[in-house]
Amino acid sequence: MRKGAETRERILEIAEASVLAKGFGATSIEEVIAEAGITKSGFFYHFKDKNELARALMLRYVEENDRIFDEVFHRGRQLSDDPLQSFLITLKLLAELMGDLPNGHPGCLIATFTYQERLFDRNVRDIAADAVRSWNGRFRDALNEIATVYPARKGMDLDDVAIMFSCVIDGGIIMSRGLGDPRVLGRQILAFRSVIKMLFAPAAPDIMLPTAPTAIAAE
Amino acid sequence: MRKGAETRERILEIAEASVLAKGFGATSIEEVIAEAGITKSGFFYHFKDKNELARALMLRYVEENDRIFDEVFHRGRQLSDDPLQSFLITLKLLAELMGDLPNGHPGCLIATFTYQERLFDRNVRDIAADAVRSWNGRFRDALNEIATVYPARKGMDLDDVAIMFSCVIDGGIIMSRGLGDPRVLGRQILAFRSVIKMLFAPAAPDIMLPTAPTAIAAE
DNA sequence: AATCAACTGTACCGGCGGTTTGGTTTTCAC
DNA sequence: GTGAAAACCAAACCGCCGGTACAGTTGATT
Repeated sequence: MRKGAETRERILEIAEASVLAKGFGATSIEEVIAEAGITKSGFFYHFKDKNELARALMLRYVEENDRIFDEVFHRGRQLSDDPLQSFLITLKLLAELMGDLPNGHPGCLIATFTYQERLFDRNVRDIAADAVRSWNGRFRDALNEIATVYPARKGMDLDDVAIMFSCVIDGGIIMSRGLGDPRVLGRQILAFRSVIKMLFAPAAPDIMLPTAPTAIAAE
Repeated sequence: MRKGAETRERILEIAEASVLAKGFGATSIEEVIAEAGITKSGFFYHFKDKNELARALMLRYVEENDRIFDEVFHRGRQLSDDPLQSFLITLKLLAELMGDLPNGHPGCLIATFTYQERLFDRNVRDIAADAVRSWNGRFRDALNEIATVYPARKGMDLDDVAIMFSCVIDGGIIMSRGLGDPRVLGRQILAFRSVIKMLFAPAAPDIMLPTAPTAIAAE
């Protein structure tokens, strides 16, 4: 009962690493069980087929990411009452979290799955899509909150800015991997942070007053 | 001789579509040849093994993208002498090119490959990395050129901004796919375009004088 | 003592995956 | 139109892979 969950978790961990390194199609159950030190029967005791493994991987990933975002947004709000400031703090925390990993970010399961969509049933795809929508909604809410205090620059749709953050993260992971430089992701998140600063503090980008929403000043 | 190149091209086209839909590992040669209407032997006449197919796909993709960037940057320079203006035009062209595809952007091969790196030898990975570096260099050059005329905002490294564009494209493709909305990519490129506008025209984002590099003005 | 979760072990299957060998047709230069 | 090279076909190979079936074992729980 408890040992079962432990084994299941080990399988998922190994499978996730394999999926992020070779893709789902090239991830063989036989390899996974070899590394996990169990038999094939053991695997099929936990997952009735490979598709259920995919589903479990997706759910696990979404849950874990939700947790991280919960935490990091919460910390941001803890450290400042000003919505802009707290979002900037959140972004910095995320940059540290994702950029300082020893071997770089392990990879985004959503990204892999969207590039192998034909391998999964609609269920899995829906989980992914809902998760992305939820995260984008989170960012958009943060931006809207900021916009009630600071006038946003014209010309940029806040919905697009929210999605752009997801793009920068997923793109940053790809760039980090492709270029073989783990620092890229952290730098990209910080660059996006600068964009947010620009967006909401056009006249005085470096001076920020957490309490007073005075934004228009001479440069 | 000529027919050979034709068949080869057909194989590559089919294989690319499959790779972008299922991943390289899950792309079977049998499927490809079935769709191409040739036999297995025919396939192996053109590619000595699956890895060479990967290499050929990568080379083809890089070449094609180089061509597109050449064209679109050239057009941008044609339509304005001002480096900022021409880059903004280039971005708009790209947004149209990539955002108006009937079924959305087919996908970025580089992205798929970086998420299946364990399947390819160093050769293929190097081709991808070099291509990415080259494209990033292109963007950075454009930004540097702009910066000689317009003072860039402080706080953002132009190298990071250049890479961010790649991130936005790759991330935008993933978001478009994941959310099932082809328009996202185009919107993201336009959003990035707005970022560029903000970055180089802090005081008067909407009024741009192509000839005169006067940037500091009242808001 | 009985029950249940959590496995192991073995044996099997059909299918596909990439690959090879050896032969056949098509194309084109001359 | 012929000969050589290019472009392909046919068939077979072997190993792996996902999946099934089922009987048996272990350890904790009740």
